[in-house]
Amino acid sequence: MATEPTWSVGQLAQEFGISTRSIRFYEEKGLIKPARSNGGYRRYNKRDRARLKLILRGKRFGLSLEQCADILGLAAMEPDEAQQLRKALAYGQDIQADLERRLNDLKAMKREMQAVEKRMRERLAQLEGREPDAGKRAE
Amino acid sequence: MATEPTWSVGQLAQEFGISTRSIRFYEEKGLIKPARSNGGYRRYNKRDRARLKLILRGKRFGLSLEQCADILGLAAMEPDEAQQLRKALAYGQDIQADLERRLNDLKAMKREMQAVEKRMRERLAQLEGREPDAGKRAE
DNA sequence: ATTAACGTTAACGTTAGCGTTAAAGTAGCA
DNA sequence: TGCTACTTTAACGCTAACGTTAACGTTAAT
Repeated sequence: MATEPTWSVGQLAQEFGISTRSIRFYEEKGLIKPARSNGGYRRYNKRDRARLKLILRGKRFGLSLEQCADILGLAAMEPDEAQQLRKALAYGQDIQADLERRLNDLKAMKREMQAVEKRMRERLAQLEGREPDAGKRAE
Repeated sequence: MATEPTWSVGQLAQEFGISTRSIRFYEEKGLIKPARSNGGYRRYNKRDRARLKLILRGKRFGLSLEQCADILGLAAMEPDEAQQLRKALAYGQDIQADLERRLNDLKAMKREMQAVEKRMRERLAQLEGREPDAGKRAE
């Protein structure tokens, strides 16, 4: 007879390392809608928890809450019509294309950082290997 | 005798699809410092242009301007001391670790989106393949 | 020399994403 | 039953990253 497990704001906040204010803010913006206890306390179930997780992951790589909301909308949708489904699919592909672009940016960024690192390492080796007044190259 | 090519704010703004206000804002925050014409107009050279590019790429995947500034600082630094170099290296590695985390988040996100897409496609196939009153599953 | 297109600074306005505080109610344990 | 920790709504505050407007100077082409 085990009832579904639920959590309070505070518990989720602690678990995910964010403030209760943030979680309530996501609700203000329509991203989560937890049930309420008799006294009016928010009670989050597994699905609510999963949504929160998705939001946080989205935010971690720069999605706005609005974009997160869109994705949540897709994930939660109860499709009654093929039309709607097709629209959602198209939108989902836009998002995936965006993800692809971001992934490429990320990779480019990594390459640049590695190049910078290499230059720094070389220069450091020079300094430590003693080349007192050596390198004064114009770039 | 070809002088270095330079650009105006407007030209760069158009090229990169952003507002001139944004570019000037980056300057306010110390991210770029273009030369000036006699009349006081900003003239951007190749290096300025490259910096702007890096900023935009950084922003595209969620870096703050401050973080972009840090990276630009690393890239542009003229290291006089091994100490400084080592600090910069350590910082650069922090950034790379962060990039790594973001990359993983991104991949997870892609997987989820693909799962959503798959579910939608299946449902769509059902609808189009005619199963009039078939599926009414509680989740 | 005029003029349209572009640029300048300065200042205020706006949106997202929370932080913070206040004033009050609730949960649950001794 | 009382205590303490947690929760509620409401409202104000704050920073980043620009948008917008005003009032005015510069360029470049005709």
